[in-house]
Amino acid sequence: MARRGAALEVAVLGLLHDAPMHGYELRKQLNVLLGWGRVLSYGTLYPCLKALGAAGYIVADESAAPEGRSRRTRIVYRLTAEGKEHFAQSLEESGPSAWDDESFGVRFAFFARTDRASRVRILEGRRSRLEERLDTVRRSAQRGRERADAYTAELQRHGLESVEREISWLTDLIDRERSGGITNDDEK
Amino acid sequence: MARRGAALEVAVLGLLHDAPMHGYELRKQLNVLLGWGRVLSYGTLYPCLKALGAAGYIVADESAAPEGRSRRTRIVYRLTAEGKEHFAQSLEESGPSAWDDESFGVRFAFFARTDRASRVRILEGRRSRLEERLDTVRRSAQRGRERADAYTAELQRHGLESVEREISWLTDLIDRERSGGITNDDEK
DNA sequence: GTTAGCATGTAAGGAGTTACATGATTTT
DNA sequence: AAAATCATGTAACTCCTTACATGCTAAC
Repeated sequence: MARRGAALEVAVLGLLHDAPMHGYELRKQLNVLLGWGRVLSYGTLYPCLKALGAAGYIVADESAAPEGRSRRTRIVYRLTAEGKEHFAQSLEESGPSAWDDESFGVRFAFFARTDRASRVRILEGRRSRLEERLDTVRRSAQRGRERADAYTAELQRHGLESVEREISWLTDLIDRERSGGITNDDEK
Repeated sequence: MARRGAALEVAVLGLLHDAPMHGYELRKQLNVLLGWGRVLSYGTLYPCLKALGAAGYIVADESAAPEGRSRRTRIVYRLTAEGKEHFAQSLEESGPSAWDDESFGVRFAFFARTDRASRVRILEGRRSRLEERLDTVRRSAQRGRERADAYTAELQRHGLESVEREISWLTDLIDRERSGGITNDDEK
C-alpha cells in the first residue's frame, strides 16, 4: 500500500472532500491543483473514479440536477465514510513517498487538513531530498570534465539555482511552521 | 516521426556524438543531462540502445578492452553515419515538440551544435508556452473562489513565481542570442 | 445554424519504473 | 572477507496519453 502513483487518487479524494463534484469539473480543478504543464486526460480521470468507486471510497450520484433548469446527465461523485478515513490516513503518511516531485505538491495542497507535526516532517523530508539532489549534481559537475560548452554550463547553473531557491522556500516555510504556522488554525 | 517521447533517444545520440561510450557510463551522463530528480533505469536505457541499434543509428562494439588490464565485458556504442545525420536533423526540428518540459532541457543541452536561428525559435517557443501556462493559471485563480486556504494560496504564488522566473531567464537568453550568442562560435 | 464549451466514456499504446537475475572488479 | 561499485540485461507492471466515439447546451 501507499503506491507510488497514488498522487492523483489523493488529489481526487481531497477535492471531493471539499465538495461533491462531477468528472468534468473535477478535471478542471485537478489541472490547477496538480500544476502539471499539461492537462489531465479523461482517459486517466474516469478509470480512476471507477477504481475509487470499486474501492468504496466514493459513490456516484447519477440523477443530480444542478440548481436551475435540468442540464444534461451529470454524475456527481461524493466521498463515503471510508473515503474520508482513507484520505485522512493518506495525509498522515509523511514518509518518503510524500517527498516526490509528483506527490509533494498534492500533499502541500491539503496542508490545511494536515497536522503540524506531519507538515514539518514532509517539508523537511522534501528539503533533504532536494539537498541530496543538489550535491549529486554538484559533485558530478566537478569530477566530470566532459561537455563543458557555454550552454551546458548555463543549463547546469540555472538548474542548481532553481533547486537552491526551492530549498530556501522550504526553509522559510519550516521556520514559519515552527513559530506558529502560516495561518492555519485547525488544531485546538 | 518526431515522436513525443524521443527526448531520451536524442540525448543518447548526442552523448554518443561527443564520444563512444558503454551503457553504464551513458546512464550516469544521462542522469545529469536529463536532470530528472530520479535516475534513469536500465530497464529503459538498454531497450532504447537496442532500438537505436535496430534503426541503424548506433553500433555496438563488443570487444572493447579499455586502457590497461582487461576489465570485464563492456559494450561500447558509437554513432553511425546515419545516426549523425539523424541527430543533426533532430536538432533542426524547432517546432512545438521541442518546447515540452521534457524535451526542452535536452535540446538546450545540445545548443552548441544547433544553429542560431533554431536556438532562437526554440527559446521563443518555450517562452510562449510558459506564458500560456501562466495566464491559464492566473485566470483560473481569479474566477475560482474555491480552495482559498493559506497553503493553497502559497503554493499557487510560489508556482507562478517560478514560472515567471523561468520566463525572464529565457528572455535574457533570447536577448543574448540576438546580440551575438552566448559564447558559441560554430557558425562561420 | 454553427461554433464553442459541457459532459462521459473506451481501446490501444507509449514511456518509464520496479523487481529480478547474474556476475566481475575494486575498495575497505 | 565483505561491501561497494561496475556492468548487462529481462519481464511484469503502472501511470498516463492519444485517438476515438457520443451527444447535450449555450452563445454568437
